[in-house]
Amino acid sequence: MTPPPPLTVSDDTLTERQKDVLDAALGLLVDGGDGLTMTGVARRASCSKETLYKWFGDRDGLLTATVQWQASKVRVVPVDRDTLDKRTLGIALEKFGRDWLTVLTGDTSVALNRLAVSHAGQEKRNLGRIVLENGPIGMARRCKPLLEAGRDAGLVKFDDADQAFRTFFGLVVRDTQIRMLLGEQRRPSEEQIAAQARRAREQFFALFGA
Amino acid sequence: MTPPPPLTVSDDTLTERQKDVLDAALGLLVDGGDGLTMTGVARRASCSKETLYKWFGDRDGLLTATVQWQASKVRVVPVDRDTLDKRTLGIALEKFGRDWLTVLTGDTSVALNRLAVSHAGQEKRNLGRIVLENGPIGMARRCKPLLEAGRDAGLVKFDDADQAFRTFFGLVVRDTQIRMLLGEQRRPSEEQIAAQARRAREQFFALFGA
DNA sequence: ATTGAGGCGTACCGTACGGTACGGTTCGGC
DNA sequence: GCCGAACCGTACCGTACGGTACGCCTCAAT
Repeated sequence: MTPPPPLTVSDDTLTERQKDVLDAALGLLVDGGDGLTMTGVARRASCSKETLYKWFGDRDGLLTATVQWQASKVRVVPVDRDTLDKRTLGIALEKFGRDWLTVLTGDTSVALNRLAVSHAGQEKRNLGRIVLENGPIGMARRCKPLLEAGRDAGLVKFDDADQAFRTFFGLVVRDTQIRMLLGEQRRPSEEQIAAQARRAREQFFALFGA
Repeated sequence: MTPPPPLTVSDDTLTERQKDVLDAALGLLVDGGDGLTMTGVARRASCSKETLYKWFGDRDGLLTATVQWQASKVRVVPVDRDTLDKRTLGIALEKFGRDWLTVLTGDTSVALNRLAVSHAGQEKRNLGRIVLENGPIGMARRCKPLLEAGRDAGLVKFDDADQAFRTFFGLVVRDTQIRMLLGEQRRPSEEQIAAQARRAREQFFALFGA
């Protein structure tokens, strides 16, 4: 008798061994979207398929747990909003953009988003939902308070925080993500990412600066 | 003896029957990414699998032809650049954004991009390349001359046309496409699309207006 | 030492699907 | 009318993979 896999998976609901298994799945996912098969994961993680089914229910449960496991790795960096002036707000936004672009263009993120996108096309919408929640929506949730704090401090000016955030998103990401997802080989360098984050900050202030 | 399928597929290299078959594949693709199987296409198009293999070589050839067929449907609307003032440039850019968002959020585009994204994760990079070419890259190719004409007419000001285009892309698309790809149900209404295109135009002129 | 749970490795089953073969039908050319 | 090409429908094959069963090992608890 095995309890059904938990609905949410995070750092402390998994044993070390289970984390190893999910890391194996992630690795398998990163180098070549195919090959991510139950047998493949079992071989890579040196465990038995039966264990996989016992722990994660079925293939979909394994994939879901893998996505959640990766999502739980990305930690939120809270922003100190007490000493907020135009300079620190700009620095925070620019760092935000830099971190975001770095994650977005990483192998793991690309592979994970590819998986979620392809699964969103079938019935199983849950992977897409999870990645959505930890992607754009999560970014919005962390970014909007910062923007609103900036507005409250009279540093920037906008009516709708959501619209402002989405504009910032567009200025940062532009066509980078879709190009990566579609297989563009060229990955932006660290310098290009930094330059792009700086441009996004400047442009955001040009549009919304008070 | 059948000649290998042509490397490029367009409106005039296909018979009507073949177009019907590809449209059947498109339809199958739109309602549920799975189900797009050789048997399924044959059944939906009322043709035999043998014919599919004769015409398109293998499954990958069929998919490639399908993507190219859809791409060939999207026609370019050339812009008259003789009578270019700030108003007409703005109108052209806004229409550009509106059309682009309308296509992006359409069922067919979403399904096609999902297919291309998932295939870009495996060896077969060609689908991604085709969609890339007809997506962001194609948009850039059509948009950049317009921007440069605007610059030559002293209406807008920028150093790098590519950077300017990508900014415009970001202002128009923002997180709309990735959200659709990840399965977000809510599709923007025609009014929202129009409003967004208008905002993108205003913001672009605010950033780059001479 | 015994025992039982947890887990590894492997063999196995059923199914779905890519790809092939073949008989039957339609149709244009002679 | 006759022939061959093209094509439809279907049956078939091989393989890959999701999922299950089972034998064996390890190890902790008693």
